[in-house]
Amino acid sequence: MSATRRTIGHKEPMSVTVDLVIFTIRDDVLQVLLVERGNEPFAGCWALPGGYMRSNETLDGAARRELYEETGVDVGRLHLEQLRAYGDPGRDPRGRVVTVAYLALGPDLPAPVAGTDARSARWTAVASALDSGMELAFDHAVILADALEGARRRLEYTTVAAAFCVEPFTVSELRRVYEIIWGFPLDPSNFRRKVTRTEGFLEATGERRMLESGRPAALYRRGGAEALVPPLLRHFSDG
Amino acid sequence: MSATRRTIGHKEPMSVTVDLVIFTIRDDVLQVLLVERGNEPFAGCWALPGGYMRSNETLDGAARRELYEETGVDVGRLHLEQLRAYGDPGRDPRGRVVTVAYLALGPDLPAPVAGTDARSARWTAVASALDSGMELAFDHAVILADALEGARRRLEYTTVAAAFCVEPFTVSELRRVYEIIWGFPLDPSNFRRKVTRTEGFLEATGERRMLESGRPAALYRRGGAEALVPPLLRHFSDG
DNA sequence: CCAATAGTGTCTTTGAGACAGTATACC
DNA sequence: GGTATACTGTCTCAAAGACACTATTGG
Repeated sequence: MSATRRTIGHKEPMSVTVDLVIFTIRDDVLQVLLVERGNEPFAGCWALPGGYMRSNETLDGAARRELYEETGVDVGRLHLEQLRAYGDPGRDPRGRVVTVAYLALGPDLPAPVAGTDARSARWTAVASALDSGMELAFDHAVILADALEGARRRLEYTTVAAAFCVEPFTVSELRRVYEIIWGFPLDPSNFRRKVTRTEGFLEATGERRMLESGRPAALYRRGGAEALVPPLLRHFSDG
Repeated sequence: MSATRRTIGHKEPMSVTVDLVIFTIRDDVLQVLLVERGNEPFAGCWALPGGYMRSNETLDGAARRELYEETGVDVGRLHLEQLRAYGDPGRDPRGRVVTVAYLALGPDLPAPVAGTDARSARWTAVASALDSGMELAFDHAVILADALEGARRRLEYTTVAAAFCVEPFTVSELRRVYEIIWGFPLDPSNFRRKVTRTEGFLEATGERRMLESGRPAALYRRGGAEALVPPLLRHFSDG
């Protein structure tokens, strides 16, 4: 055997894109930002926002840029996190495209800006995007399903649910986030005990908010903690 | 504003590679497979095994192929899972290379095969690879550190620790996996209760194994469960 | 008998589920 | 007062930590 150099196959021509799954809660429903494709392939189909990576940016940077272009929201206000890469041959009919999917979470985001970009974009209920006959372009239905399960898991093991709330927020608002994303009700009392006694989840502002009716609720900001230990598990057994 | 097509930046020339973090336990130490680079850049440095993706394979397929080339072990016997993508500009001096890192876990793997490939490869204690002045090529030190933390977390929330054991195995052997990877001892009694009472973690074979001394231990195979709920948390506080 | 490893039992503490009851607002 | 929402307290149960104790091998 000859002392060849590292077996590297070949540098196949490949493109790298970044796709965003941007979740927000609007009208008490989990929504995702979708854009309508104007060109082939999948012209007229809805797709996740995304685009080709540029030569001088990081993956996170490309995701941040795309996010800003789509929502006009500075990423400082949003939670942005890499999900995973997808690269099946045939996922894009134009050729080999590997995409890195990102999960972005934000509080009640504005209607998508049509300014920088003339293609139409709109918020869509995640349930509609997945369940109904709404065919998403490429493998975006798989990515969206993975992102939904990822978000649900993150609510269990991290404090990221607070990213869906406009600060300052109440414990009830935070509980609504869990209920909407998990799809079942939580016990208000036990939920309050969990989030208020977990060090670093919430930071009391001392203020209160009065609604039309009912006792005023204490207001909180996000605390410093990222992890939620022990986790707040969904119990799959009962309801 | 003109009705331009989707803003796609440009299809920048980019390469996609797959890098493997192959963990096994040898000599009661967590070890990772490293290869010595024969060419620039980083000639002479140690690096994670990996290579360019080919045009007709999936990401998982590329990882599986690399794994087989490096260890000669069929992937059926190993746990293989995507970790995440790394794509900072400058991570590879030759140009833009996005890599998708995979985590592979296996029981006491054989010495690396030098057959298919003349470069030298060897098992290295993870602690040495990270702590000491052993400089890894590219950003592989970061990838390795992420993989180690990922493996530690997976022991908490999944049943994947059993992937490090040769079937059939004993509860003590499984406990050793946790102790080696987490780096602190576990209570044998409580550990046994946890893993034997968790549905689907272990499957009793009915056999027993006799060592030189001591009572024979019951033997188990991996059960069907993937998730470990409730998790088996490391307690960071005490020891 | 002893040494060594495997395995059981049990007391205590922590934390979650269930849910009754109290507090503070507006009408 | 009544309704609505916020919050507290408490009982119970599940599961983990600590650790004593028994079981089965070989020498």
